[in-house]
Amino acid sequence: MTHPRRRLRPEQRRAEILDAALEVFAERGYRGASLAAVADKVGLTQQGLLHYFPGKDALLIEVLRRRDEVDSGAYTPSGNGLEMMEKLVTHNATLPGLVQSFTVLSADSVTDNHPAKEFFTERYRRTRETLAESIRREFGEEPPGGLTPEQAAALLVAVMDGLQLQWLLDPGEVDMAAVFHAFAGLLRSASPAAPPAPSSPTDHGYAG
Amino acid sequence: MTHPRRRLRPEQRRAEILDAALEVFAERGYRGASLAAVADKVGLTQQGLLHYFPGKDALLIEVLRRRDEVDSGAYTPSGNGLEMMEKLVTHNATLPGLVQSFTVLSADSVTDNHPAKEFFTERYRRTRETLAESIRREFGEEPPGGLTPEQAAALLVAVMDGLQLQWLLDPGEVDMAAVFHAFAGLLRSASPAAPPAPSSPTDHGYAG
DNA sequence: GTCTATATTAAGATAGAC
DNA sequence: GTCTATCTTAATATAGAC
Repeated sequence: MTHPRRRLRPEQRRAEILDAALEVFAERGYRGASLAAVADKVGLTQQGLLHYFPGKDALLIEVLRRRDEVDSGAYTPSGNGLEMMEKLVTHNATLPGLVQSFTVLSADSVTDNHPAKEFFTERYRRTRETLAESIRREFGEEPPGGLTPEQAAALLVAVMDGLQLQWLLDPGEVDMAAVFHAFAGLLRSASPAAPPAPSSPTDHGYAG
Repeated sequence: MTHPRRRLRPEQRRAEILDAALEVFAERGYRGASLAAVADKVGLTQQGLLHYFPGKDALLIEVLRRRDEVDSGAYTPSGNGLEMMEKLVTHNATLPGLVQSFTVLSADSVTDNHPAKEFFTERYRRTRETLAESIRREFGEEPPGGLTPEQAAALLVAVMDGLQLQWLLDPGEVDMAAVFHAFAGLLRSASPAAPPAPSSPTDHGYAG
């Protein structure tokens, strides 16, 4: 046995590492995570891992980018903006690990010199824009309750994020899907007269 | 000069340290913060600081507890639950540092073995309970939009938290006070007929 | 009450063997 | 491609001097 190690194509290895890294970052946050812990999970040493990624920062950014790509390919609910969000929240309620990673890392990212600060700023900006577009198609320039489409978008994302945090801390007390659904109902009922515009479902790629 | 150091009553010292610690925790998260950095801010060494607190965990918990006490004494907006929340959000929009500390640390607290996990779980539970009580007084058993009082409470807290995150990342793009105000308007407009019950303002002590 | 000194542990990163 | 070995830095914590 000249080559006792596990035979893996480089791309498989990288994917493995990225999955393991997401777990560790979710469990301990960016600063609390160690490369050695990630390496352990895939049966490598820290130095073996560093063959695939130049450093911790780059690993984090790649984890986040890849996750968005994969998720938006694997799960894109159909319907208008509000319906999509509702389905997404219900979907996320079955994936506490994934929810935790984005909840932890997005808040982490507001700290000083955090490597994912730009990533999350841009991601939220894009999400709001796409969602506002969708709201415009659905409700026109005046969505329910005197909100602008941009405000409604920020609000929807805020509700989703805020509920995730409470749900992670206390899953028995907070039913995030139920509350989000009720909130969606509130939005609809406040709507003057929603003209179901011909919608082309947009992938906003929002999974966290 | 037999005693060259700064003369401070122990309670002042402790207060100083707690303030400095909150800053450092907000800037770097719990795991990224170092006792030495906190000590530096008040002109002590790490070991000098440890004379006042047994360790990092205890320091964090004390920081959070004290902050809630001080804030609820210093700022308690009047009015019903919804009005109080609106005023609180407007108030918080002038205190990015404080908002950052609670945003960062609350999300941090969902990670494995985090010393503040219980603190935040209990804090959110209390906040929801108090807020639900206030909503009951204001709207009776059926608040706007088919929500239960408990759901409405979770929703309000979620909106506040979620907007804080987006605002911290992108203060130029997200006007959290404006969006929260619009959201409050949405809730009110969805209300069947809000009977202004005789309210005794309740301090829910929610500052983050 | 605060310091110096130090023990211990662990992190990220680099160099080079195989 | 992955390892061993090592450098460097930094963390919490303890012991004990002043």
